Amino acid sequence: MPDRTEVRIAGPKSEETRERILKAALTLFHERGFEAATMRDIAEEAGVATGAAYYYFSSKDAIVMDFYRRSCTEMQGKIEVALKNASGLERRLRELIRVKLVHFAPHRGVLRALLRNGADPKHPLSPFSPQTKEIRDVDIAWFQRILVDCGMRIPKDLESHLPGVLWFFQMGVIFFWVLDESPDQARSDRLLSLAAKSVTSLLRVSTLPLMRPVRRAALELVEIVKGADL
Amino acid sequence: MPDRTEVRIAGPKSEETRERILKAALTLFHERGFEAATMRDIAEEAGVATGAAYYYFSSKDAIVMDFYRRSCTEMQGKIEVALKNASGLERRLRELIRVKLVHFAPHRGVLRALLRNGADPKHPLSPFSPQTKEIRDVDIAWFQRILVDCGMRIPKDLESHLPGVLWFFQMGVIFFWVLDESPDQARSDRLLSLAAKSVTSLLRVSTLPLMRPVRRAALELVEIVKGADL
DNA sequence: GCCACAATCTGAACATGTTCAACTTTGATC
DNA sequence: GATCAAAGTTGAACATGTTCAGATTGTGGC
Repeated sequence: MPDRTEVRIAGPKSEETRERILKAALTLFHERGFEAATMRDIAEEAGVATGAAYYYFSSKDAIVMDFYRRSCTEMQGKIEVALKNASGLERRLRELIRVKLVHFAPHRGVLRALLRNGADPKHPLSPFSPQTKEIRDVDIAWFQRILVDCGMRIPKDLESHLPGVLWFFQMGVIFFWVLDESPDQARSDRLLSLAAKSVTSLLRVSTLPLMRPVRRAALELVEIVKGADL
Repeated sequence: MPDRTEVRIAGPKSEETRERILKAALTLFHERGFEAATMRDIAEEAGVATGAAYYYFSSKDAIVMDFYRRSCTEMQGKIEVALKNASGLERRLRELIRVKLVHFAPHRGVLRALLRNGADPKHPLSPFSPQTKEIRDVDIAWFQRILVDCGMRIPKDLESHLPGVLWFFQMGVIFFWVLDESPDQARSDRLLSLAAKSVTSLLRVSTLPLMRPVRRAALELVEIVKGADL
C-alpha cells in the first residue's frame, strides 16, 4: 500500500493556504460526509485550483491524517484535565476514552474514513500503520500512566504488554462508537462503562495464582498478534 | 450505503456469459490483485464490453459477493467431512475454521476486498451486513451444531448467544489470517490453535458458580453489541 | 531594478468505477 | 417466416481521485 499521507512542510507564506484548504475540507466533510466532499469541492471552497490541494496534501487521505494528528495534539491537554478530575482505574479508563469520543464527536464522519480500512496495518491510514505509530505511542503512554498511578498490583508478565492491550480495547470501543447509530450514541456509553468495569475487574482477578494459565494463554495470544504487524 | 451487490438472475443462455465474466474476474484478481484488476480488464478477458460486466454484476463488489456466496455453498460439503473426521470441541472448532482458511487460501486477495470495510454493517460487502445475513446464519448454525454435539455442559444464559459469539471469534481469526504475511500464514495457524484451546477452556470454566458475575458482564456486552447492528 | 531559482499554483489530462442511450440478438406468437 | 418485446451487448460519457507540464509568484544576490 503506497504511502500518500505525507504532508508538505511549510515554506514561508504557504501556511495560510494550507490552513484554508484543511479548514475547507473539514467543513465539507462535516456538511456532506467524507465521500461526498470531492477534492474539487474542497479546492474551490478554499479558493484554489484542484492541484493546489495536492501540493499541500498528497492525497485525500492525507487530509484525514493531518486532522488525526492535530486532534491528538489538541487532546493532550483535555486528557490531562480529565485525569486530574478522576481517580481510580475504572473511572480514569472511562474518562480517558471519553475525552476522545467527545473530542471526535463533531467529526464522526471523518473518523469513519480513518477507520474504514479496518485494522489493515498496510494501509497508511489505520491506527495500526507505521505512519500512525507516533500517535499510537503517545496514546499508549497514557494507558501506561494510569496503570502505574493506580497502584494496583499488576502481574509482572503482563506489565509490558498491558498498555498496548488496553489501547487495543479502546480502539474497539471507538470503532463501535463510530458505527453506533443509537440516539446520541447512548449505546456506546453503556459499552464504555461496561468495558472499563470489566477490564478493571479482570485485572484485579488476574493476580490470583489460579489465573496463571489464563494469563499464559492471553500472553501468547498477544505475542502472536503483536509479532505479526504492529 | 447503497446496495450494489445484487446479481441478475439468469435468463436462458446468459448463464454462460456470466460465468465467463466471473471466471475472468477471479483469474485477474488472483493474478494482479483486486485493485489492479480493472473492470475493463475483466470485461476484455471475458471477451465482452465493459457494460456487459455491469449487466451481470451491478458493481465490482458484487463480483466479490458472488464469489463469497459460492464459496460458502462449496464449503458445506468440506465442512461436513472435516467434522466427521474430528472429535472433541477444541479439535472440531479448529477444523471448522481451518476448512475456511484452506478453501480461501488461493483467494486471500479477494477476501481482503471483502473485509476491507472492516465490520461496518452498513457496507453491503461486510460479513456483518444484512446482505450477507443468509451466509452468516448458515455458518453460525455449524457452531451451534458442534456445541450441541460435544455434549459439554453450557450455562443456560450463554446458550443462545454462544454460536454467534464463536462465529465472531472466527471472523477475528480470518481477519488476522487475511493480513498475515508470515510464511505460509504459519502465525495464523498458531493463533487458530491457541484460540480453539482458549475458547474450549473458557467454556469449561464458565460453568463454575464463581464465574457467574463474569458471565453476566460478558452477556451484557454481547447484548449491547448485538442490539446495535447485527 | 533585474535575474535566477525555488516555492506556489493552475487546469487539462489520466485511470477507473459506473451509467446509459442505443443497438443487436433471441425466442415466443401468429 | 414475420413481428415484436424482452434479453443481451456495446462503447461513449460521467464523476472523482490523482498527476503533471507548465505558468505565476516570491526571494535572495548583484
